[in-house]
This record gives sequence, structure tokens and C-alpha cells, in this order.
Amino acid sequence: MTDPLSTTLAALADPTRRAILARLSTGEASVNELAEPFDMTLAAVSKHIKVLENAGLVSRSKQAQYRPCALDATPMREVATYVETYRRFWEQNLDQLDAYLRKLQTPDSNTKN
Amino acid sequence: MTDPLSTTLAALADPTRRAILARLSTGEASVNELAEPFDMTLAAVSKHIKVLENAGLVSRSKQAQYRPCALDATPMREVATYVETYRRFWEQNLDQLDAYLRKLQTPDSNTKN
DNA sequence: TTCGTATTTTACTGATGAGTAAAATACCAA
DNA sequence: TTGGTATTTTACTCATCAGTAAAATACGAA
Repeated sequence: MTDPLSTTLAALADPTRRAILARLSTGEASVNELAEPFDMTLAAVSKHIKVLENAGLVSRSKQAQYRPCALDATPMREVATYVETYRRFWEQNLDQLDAYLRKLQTPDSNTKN
Repeated sequence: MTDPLSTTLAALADPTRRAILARLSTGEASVNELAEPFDMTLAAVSKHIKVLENAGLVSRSKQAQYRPCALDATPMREVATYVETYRRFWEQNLDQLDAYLRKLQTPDSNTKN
């Protein structure tokens, strides 16, 4: 699983990590700040951050003993591009659902019952 | 990891499974047909399909001894929606890169060297 | 230097994932 | 019924992941 898209998707496939990214979308934060909402060791959060960093979704800087995290959404672009190639399929399904619902509401279609 | 988005992302975070979906985007296929391109046991492919089915990305039907697979991209909608919330961040990064490259190309900015 | 705060690393545990081989199941056809 | 094709299940192995506790590291401040 060394391809970047797999790495990005795997990193995103965890609610804790997505919450960290959501927090970072409001601005930089230290590990302590990021860990605060979670019922989890600091070390555990540190490892989640490492996964995100490894996927290129988080970048780090250095300020004294702090190593603040910043969001880097760039790898999500590939995810967006990937799922977009399937858009027509889910929209097609919605169209079918829509047609089905319309059919149910059309009196004529139910005359046999 | 029981939330649907995590399940979908985890299912997509594997090149074999994405290849299966790509194949299914061209139409239904049996497990044997799906397994053909892979250097992997039929049982292994069967399990990958189970993961996709579990994520709602693949639906099955029954035709004699065949249990053909069909693509259902519906769960990808949530993925698309999710990454879209970060679009402004990666576009911002592109803008910054663009500005940076422009700056490099502007003679005035390098007069000090 | 010594302390305190921030963060990571290490060693370990338990759960889960990918893969295999071989047996089991399902269903059609002769 | 017997055989054949399609597919899944089971039991097992190996690797990876999430989490913890405790030690280690990094760095500013007194």
C-alpha cells in the first residue's frame, strides 16, 4: 500500500484523524491542543499526527519546544479527482430513485392495484 | 471505526479494491472475471469484494451459480462532500504556489542578488 | 545546572487486515 | 445422482494498527 492515494485514503479513514484535520482547518495547533478533546493518551494523538504527516496532510514547524501542526489539504485533491470519476454513477442512482418516486406518486402508474 | 465515511474510505484505501471498482464501472462482472487480472487467490478477491459490499460500494445479484457484482457509487458521494469542504485549502495552496512562481519570474524581486 | 512543559520513542498488548490452502456450499447439466 | 463450475468459509500465518505506560528527548526559564 505504498501509492499516495491509498496512503491518503487510509489516513482519512479514521474519525480521530479527521477531527484533527477539522480542528487544523481553523488554524495551527500544538499537539497538546489537538489532543485535548480526545479521551486518549498524548502519545496516541502524536501517532495519529504522524500518520497524517506521513500522508502529507499535516506539516510541522518548530517554535521553541512546540512543534505546531498545520493543515495541508493538497493530497485531498487527488481524492476529490478520484471520486469525481464516479460522480455520474451516484447521480445516475439518484436519477433512478427520483424517477421511481415520481412513478409512485403518479396515479396512472398504480391503476392496476 | 463504525461510521459509514470511515468504512467507505477504508474500503477505497486499497489498490486492488479500487481496481475492482474501476472494472465494475464498465459493467457487471462475476467474481471469476474480477479476479482474473490479479495475482491472488479467488478467495482473496472474494474477501475484497466482501469489504466493498460491506461498504455499500458493490451490490450482488444471483444468476444460477453466479453472484455477479455491480458498482454502487452512492457511498462515494459522502467522500466527495467531505473532501469538498477542504477544497479552498488546497486551492489556496495552489494560489500561493502560483504567486511564488510569479515572484520568482519577476525580475524586480531578485534585484538584491 | 536544574526544573518544567511539550513531544516522541520504545516495548508491549490486543485487534484487525491481507493472504493462502483446503474444505464446504450452491447450483446447473448430463 | 454424479460431476463440474462458481463462490465462500474456515483455520491459520504474518504484518500492521491503535492504544498504553514509562522512559527519553528537546528546549526555554529560573
